[in-house]
Amino acid sequence: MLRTMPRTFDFSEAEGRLYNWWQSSGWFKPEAAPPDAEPFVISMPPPNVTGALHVGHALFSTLEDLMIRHARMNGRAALWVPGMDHAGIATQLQIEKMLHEEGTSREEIGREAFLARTWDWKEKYGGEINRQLRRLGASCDWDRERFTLDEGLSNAVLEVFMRLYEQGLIYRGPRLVNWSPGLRTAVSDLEVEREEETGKLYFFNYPIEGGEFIPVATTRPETILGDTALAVHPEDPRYQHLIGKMALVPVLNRRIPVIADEYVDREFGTGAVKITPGHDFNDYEIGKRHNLQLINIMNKDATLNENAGPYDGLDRFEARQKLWTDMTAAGLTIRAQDHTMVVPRTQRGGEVVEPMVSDQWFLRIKPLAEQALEAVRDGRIEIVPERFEKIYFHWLENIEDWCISRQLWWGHRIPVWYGPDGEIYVGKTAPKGDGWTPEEDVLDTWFSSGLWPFSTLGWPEQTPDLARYYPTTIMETGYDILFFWVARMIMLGLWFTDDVPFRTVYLHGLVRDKNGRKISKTLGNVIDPLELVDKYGADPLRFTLVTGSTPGNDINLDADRVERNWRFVNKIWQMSNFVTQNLGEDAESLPPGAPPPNELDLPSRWILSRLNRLVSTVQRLFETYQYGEAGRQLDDFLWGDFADWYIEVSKHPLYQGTGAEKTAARRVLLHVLDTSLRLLHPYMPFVTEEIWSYLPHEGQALIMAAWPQPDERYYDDNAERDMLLLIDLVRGVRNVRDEYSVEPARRITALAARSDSEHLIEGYAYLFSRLCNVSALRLLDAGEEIPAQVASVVAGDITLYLPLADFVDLQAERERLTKEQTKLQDQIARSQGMLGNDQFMARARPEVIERERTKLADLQASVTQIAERLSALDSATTR
RNA sequence: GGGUGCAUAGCUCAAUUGGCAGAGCGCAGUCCUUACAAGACUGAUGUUCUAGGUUCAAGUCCUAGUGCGCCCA
Repeated sequence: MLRTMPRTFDFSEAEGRLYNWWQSSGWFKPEAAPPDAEPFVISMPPPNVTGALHVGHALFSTLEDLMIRHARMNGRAALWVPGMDHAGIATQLQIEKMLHEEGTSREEIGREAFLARTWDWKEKYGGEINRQLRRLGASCDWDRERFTLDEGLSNAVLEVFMRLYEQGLIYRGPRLVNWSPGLRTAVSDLEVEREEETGKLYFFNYPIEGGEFIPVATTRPETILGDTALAVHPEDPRYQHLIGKMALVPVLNRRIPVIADEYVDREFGTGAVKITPGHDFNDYEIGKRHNLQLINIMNKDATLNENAGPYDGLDRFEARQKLWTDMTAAGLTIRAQDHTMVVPRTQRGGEVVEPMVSDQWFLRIKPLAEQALEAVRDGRIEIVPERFEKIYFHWLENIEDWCISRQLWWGHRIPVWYGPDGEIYVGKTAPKGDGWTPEEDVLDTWFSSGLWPFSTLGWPEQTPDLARYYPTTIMETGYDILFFWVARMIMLGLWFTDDVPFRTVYLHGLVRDKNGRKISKTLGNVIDPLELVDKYGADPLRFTLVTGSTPGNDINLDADRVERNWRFVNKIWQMSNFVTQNLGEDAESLPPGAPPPNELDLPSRWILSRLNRLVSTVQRLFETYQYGEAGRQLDDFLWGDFADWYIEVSKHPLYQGTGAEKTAARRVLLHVLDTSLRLLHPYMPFVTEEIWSYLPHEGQALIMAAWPQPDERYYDDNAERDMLLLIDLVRGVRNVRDEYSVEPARRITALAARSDSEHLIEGYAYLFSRLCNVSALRLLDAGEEIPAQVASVVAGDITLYLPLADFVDLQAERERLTKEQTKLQDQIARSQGMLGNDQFMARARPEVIERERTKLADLQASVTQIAERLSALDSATTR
């Protein structure tokens, strides 16, 4: 006997239970598949160890879990490797904040104590996200979970650094870099965000030796103190006579040359620019061209230093004000006007980035970039959607060397020691002998995450996992980290493993609020995925996220959609409830699968045709990563075809059929439900698994059940067409009932005109009784008169007459039919136009022409029926 | 400045890549029909941003423009 399903799905009870069962049964591990199974591997983008789950995580984990579950059901050795990123800056900031609240600081407690504190914190509170991912159903192999600062991964990082150093690709030196004064570290170009802001453009007179002035404009007056030249355009007539003369830096009176450079834009500002090679990237380049002196006027916290003379010790913005005041007093200033400009800010702290010269480590990236470009160009790596390939190419073609050192403590320390005589030692452990000082800097967080796909599998050791599961299959992540992460994984993967790290890159978009606004705390539109999971369960959220998204496009998440999909989950539960209740005593001994088509009635042939076409469509959509569309089609089928029509219609054979008819209907119901649950499982793992446990089935669990294959024997165009005709008739009757306000409970009768399709009426009259409360439906006898007070329903070549006596208003009936007729005639005209067009006949695909012919025939049949009916009405009223 | 994406019903989004513009939500109306009121049924709502073009056929392809967004400089 089958267990009886509860009336509703208690997701809060079931989700945890099912998850633990799946995991403890070992089904999240690739070893659950046969040893010769083809691997399918995803490296999970490791969330920050400090993070809390947000909808972005919900989206990626749902998509990746969907891919993994689909692969697993297809018999692949599915491996999803989870992990965490130490997230250098983010984590360090968090711990520093804690220390600050305790009244101390990292400098005060020192490096060692700081790291100990951070590890403590990590052990206690870190990785909350990975616990939360379980609630969403993420079926990853937790035994293989990795952390970027683990011993193995750290070893991989050091190994990579050493090899790159030996290959001459890593160098150290003073360079102008983006400096974050608050964090007191360099950051890479990618970590700088440029926003348009309103600031001021300051105009002033730059004194020239001999008493002349050149008017100059700047947005950052404090940098005047670091000027080492004035530049004008070589062909600018205004300043020709001054080229080669010397100017005097205001207040400091330092002598600097007036130079000519084509870089100067004659149209902008005054056509003359001050050059500060120590604090501006463009000026840095000009400085190199003209061999200009480079002066650093700032300390690491962006206060001014001794080079700023009287401004030594002031904050950069205070210095800006004070210098301007002093210059005004000296009569040098002209005006300060509002100005829209692009201000660089750090991705993390949000403070203004200061270009500053400092000693940093760089990776010579071009040789790696070449390989990375080639791998995508020749198709060894495919990016979905394709348009991101262009963006990828453009970035790599214009790439600059990567500043990989950070002046932080939390991270992989650069494995370098400086000897007493300035020599450099690179190695995993300190060199022997005294007098060696270790490098203080750590590596950019992305340096270690760039190794993720292979470091998590054991590299540089040749582990069995590395041999079996590398290269990974697909990299699923957000397009916002295409450069930060994806490109670097490709570069480092190719360089160190001689193979691509993954074959496909699938990029998803950002999750926004329901109006398309970015989700942020300040806007107050934060959507907490766990709240939605608490309220509706994980399945509705997952389904909403997947069906609302297309590759590479942002998704607007509306909580109302989650609620709607919670109702969909309930709907699936209720239809399953119906099926299990109607399988009969011997449910377990029903033969598996559907009966052959020739033993089936029309509705069953129809639903199985629809089902198998759906399986095929879903397969096609999965192959092209269109998971959202596949989900929507499953929704349409289950609710719109199976529940609304087949289940209702099946009640006839189930309640009134012969034994054979009962069995056939039961087998079809079970087969359709079982197949649908399989297709739906990657989207809604919990409810589908739970329902499946109440169905007769082979195998232990749905998570390990086989993915359905389309069975073309069930494709049946005629059944689909005939069933659609019946459905149209039922809808027509319902419509008439509604228009004439016939109470739903009132049973009516109907007559059908004779036609080529009359067998449908004879065979399936019961449908009308069940679906639109027509108690008796029979064909007209030859020569039988049609009653006067009837409403007519036309579909294809069938006309139904509903003798509704008092309900029918003949005038209204005439209007209704005329409206219908006009609509049909428009369509006929259009169709005839096409079929009468020689060009169309000559060039359209044959099946398109055939479809058009069939359509026209149906339309003409219908319009003939209506015309007859209208003329009958006319004669009835004129008589 | 260069690149890129989006624009479809009141809202949020689809449309087998060129073949009759659909769904959910919302709205209006009817109904507690024995799986489901977390439900069923019916209905209204479209210049597919604008202007050209290609094609037998354009929401879909091309050109230009408008608006919004993102990326890079």
